[in-house]
Amino acid sequence: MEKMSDKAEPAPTASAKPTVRTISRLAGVSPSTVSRALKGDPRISEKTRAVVTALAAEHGYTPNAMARGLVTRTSGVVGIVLGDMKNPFYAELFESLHERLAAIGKYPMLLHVGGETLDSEGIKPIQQYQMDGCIIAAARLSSKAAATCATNQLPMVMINRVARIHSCTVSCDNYAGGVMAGELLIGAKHQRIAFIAGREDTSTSEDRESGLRRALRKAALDLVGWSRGHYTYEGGFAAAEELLATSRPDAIFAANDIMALGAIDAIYKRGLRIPDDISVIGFDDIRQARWRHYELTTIAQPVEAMITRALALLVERMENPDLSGESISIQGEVRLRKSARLPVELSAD
Amino acid sequence: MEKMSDKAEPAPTASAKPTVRTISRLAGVSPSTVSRALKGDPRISEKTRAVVTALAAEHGYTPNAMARGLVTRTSGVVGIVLGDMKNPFYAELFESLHERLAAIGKYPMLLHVGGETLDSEGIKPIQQYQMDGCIIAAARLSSKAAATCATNQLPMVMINRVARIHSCTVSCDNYAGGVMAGELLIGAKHQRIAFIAGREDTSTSEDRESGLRRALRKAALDLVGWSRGHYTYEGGFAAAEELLATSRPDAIFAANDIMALGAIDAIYKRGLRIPDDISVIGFDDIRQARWRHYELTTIAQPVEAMITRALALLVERMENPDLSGESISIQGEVRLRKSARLPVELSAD
DNA sequence: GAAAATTGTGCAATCGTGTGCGCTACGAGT
DNA sequence: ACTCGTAGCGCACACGATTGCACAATTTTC
Repeated sequence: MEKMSDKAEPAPTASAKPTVRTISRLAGVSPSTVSRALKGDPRISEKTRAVVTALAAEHGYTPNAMARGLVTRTSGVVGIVLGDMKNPFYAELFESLHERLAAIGKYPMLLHVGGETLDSEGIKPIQQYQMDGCIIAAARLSSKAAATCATNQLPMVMINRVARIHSCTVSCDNYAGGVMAGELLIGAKHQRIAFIAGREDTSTSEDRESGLRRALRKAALDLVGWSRGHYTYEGGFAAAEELLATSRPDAIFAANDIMALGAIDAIYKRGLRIPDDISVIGFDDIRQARWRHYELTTIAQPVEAMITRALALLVERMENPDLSGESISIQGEVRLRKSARLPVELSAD
Repeated sequence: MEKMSDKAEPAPTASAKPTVRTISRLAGVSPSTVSRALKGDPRISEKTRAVVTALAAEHGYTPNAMARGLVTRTSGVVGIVLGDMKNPFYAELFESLHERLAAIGKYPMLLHVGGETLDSEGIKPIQQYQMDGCIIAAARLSSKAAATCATNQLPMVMINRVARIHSCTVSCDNYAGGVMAGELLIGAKHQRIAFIAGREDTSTSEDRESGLRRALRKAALDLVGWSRGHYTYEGGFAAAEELLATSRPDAIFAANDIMALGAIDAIYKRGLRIPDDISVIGFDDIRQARWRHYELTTIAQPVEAMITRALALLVERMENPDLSGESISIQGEVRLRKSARLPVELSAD
C-alpha cells in the first residue's frame, strides 16, 4: 500500500504542466472546487474563488480543452470550409470570421479551402474533433461536407450560398443586387449590356444574372453578350476580350469584382475608355475595387452583417440543435465609383 | 448489482456515435484489440484486423481525437498565426500551408491574424488544445506567441521573419533579394533610386533595404529617397506621391508587392510613364503583380519551398523537442516584367 | 435548544482512447 | 510428459476535467 500512498510528488522539475490537481493541492481544496471556482459556479464562496483564481493565474493554469471536451462533448472548435482564397473576398471574410469567433470563445479549424470538392479525408476531423459547428463560406458547396454535418447533427451555416438542401443559409440578396446593377446601367442609358458569369453551378452567379435579366426585361432590353469568367481575374479578362470581339457591349456586369477587374484591363488593352466607351460593374466590393486604376463601381456585400447573422444562427443551433433551417438574405449596397457612367438623374447634380 | 450488470444496451436509437466499444462488441473482441487493429499493431492477426476494419468502415467509426489526445498528449492540431490577410501574400501562403498540413494529418487552427499584437486570450488555445506545434507567418512577431510556445516547449517555426530569439526560422533571403533588386536597377542605368519601407520593426523590410543599400554602395550610389508604406496599397501610394514630390527618383524599390502596386498607381496619377520615366520593383510576386495593368517586376518569394522546409523543421521537432533552433533562408528569384527597365546586357538581346 | 434550511466542498463516476503487463493456447523441443 | 517460446488478445489503469449527489458546517427557525 505504501507504494501507492504518495505517488503525489514525483516531479523535481517544478511545474511540468499544471493540472486541476496541481492547483487543488496548492489551494488545499478538491479538484471539483477548483473547476467550479474557475467557471463561476455561484455555490463557491468568494474567498476560495479568490484563492483559486490567484493560484491559477500564478501558475498559468488553463483547463485542458481535450479533457473538458471529452466530458462536455463540446470542443469549442468550429470547422470552416472556404472558397478559393485567391479571391480576396474570402480572405477578408475569413479574417473577420476569425475575430468574431474568438469573441465568443470558439476557434476556427480550417477543414478545406479551394473550389474542388472535398475528399473523405477532409471531413474526418468533423467527427474526430467533435466540432461544435461548421461554417461553409463558398459559392460552390462540397455536398459531402454538408452531408457529414447533417448525419452528425452538427449545426451548420452556409455563407454566400443558397442551399439546395435543408439547412441554414446567410447570403447577400444576389437577385436584388443583380437588379440594382441592371437599373444602374439602364439609368445611365446603356443599351448594349453584357454579363460575365462565375463558375458553373453557383447560385451566386445565377441569381445575380437573373436579377440583371429582370431589370433588362423591364426596360425591354436583352443581354447582348454572355461569357463565363470562372470567378478569376484571368477568366474575367478572357471573357471580356471575347465579348468585345463579338458583341460590342457598352456596359459589362461581372458576377464578382475579381472578374470585373480583369474585364477592365481587357477593355483598356483594346484601347477603349472607361466609362466613356464602356461601363463596368462588379459585385463584392473587395479592397482592390478601390484601387485607383480601377475605381470599380460595384454592389457591396454586407460582410460584417452576414457574419453577425451567421454566427447568431450557429449559436442558436449549438444551444438547441432541433431548430429548423432558416435562410437570411441581406441587401447589398451600391458603391458608385468611376468605372460606370452615373445614371442621368444623379449626374445632373 | 443487477442494476449495473448490463447498462450495456441503453440505446434504442441505433447508432448515436460509434465508439471503440461499439466496434469491440460487434467484433467480439476487447476495445484494446480494436484500437491496436486500427493503427496497424503487428501483434494483431490479419484475420481479426480485417473484421475490425470492416466493421469500423461500416459504422463510420473514427477514433475520437480528444480522447486520443488526452492520453497521447498530442492533438494533431497546429496553431497558426498569420500576418495581415489583406495582403494576398499571406492568404496564398495560408492556402498552401493548409494543404500541406492536411497531407501529414495535421489540422490548422487559426490563433490570430492581423498585424496587431496578440492579447493573452489569443494564445490560450496553445496550451488548452495541447497543440503539436505552431507556425507563425507574419512579418511582425507577436513576441507573446513566441514566449508562450517557448515556455510550453512547443515546436515553433516562423515563416518570413528572422528571429531575434532562439528558435526556428524559414525565410526568403531578404538581403540577397534586396541586392538583386538593386543590381537590376543599377544594371538598367538608374541613378536616382528610392525605397519604400514596410512597417516599422519588421526584419523583412529592414533586410531588403540593407541589401538594396549594399548594391548601391557598390556602385557608388546612394538612396535619393526613402518613405514608409506600412505594407499596404494605400501606404505605398502615399509614399510614392511623397517621393515623387520631393526627390524625383527614376526608380523605386518597394519592400513588398502591394506597396509597389500602390506606387505604380501614384506614378500614373502624376502622369509619368512606367518604365520609361520610372522603374518599379516589388517583392513577393503575389498574383496581382501579374495583372496586366501592373506587370510588376519583382523578387518572387519561393513560397512552396519555404513551406516545405518549415514543415520539415516542425515535424523534426515534434518528434524530438530537444533539437536546437535552426534558420533557413532561401533565395528568391527575379521575375522580369514590364514595370522596370531591363538591364542593358539583357535588353541587347 | 433541537430540527431544518442553507451554504460550501468533497467523493466518485464518467467521457473514449492508448498501452504496459499478464494471461491463454498452441506447437515445438528434448 | 513436461517445459519453453511465441503469437494473440484482454485487464485495468491513466489521461484531465466535469458533475450529480452526499455530506459537513453553519445559520436560521419555531
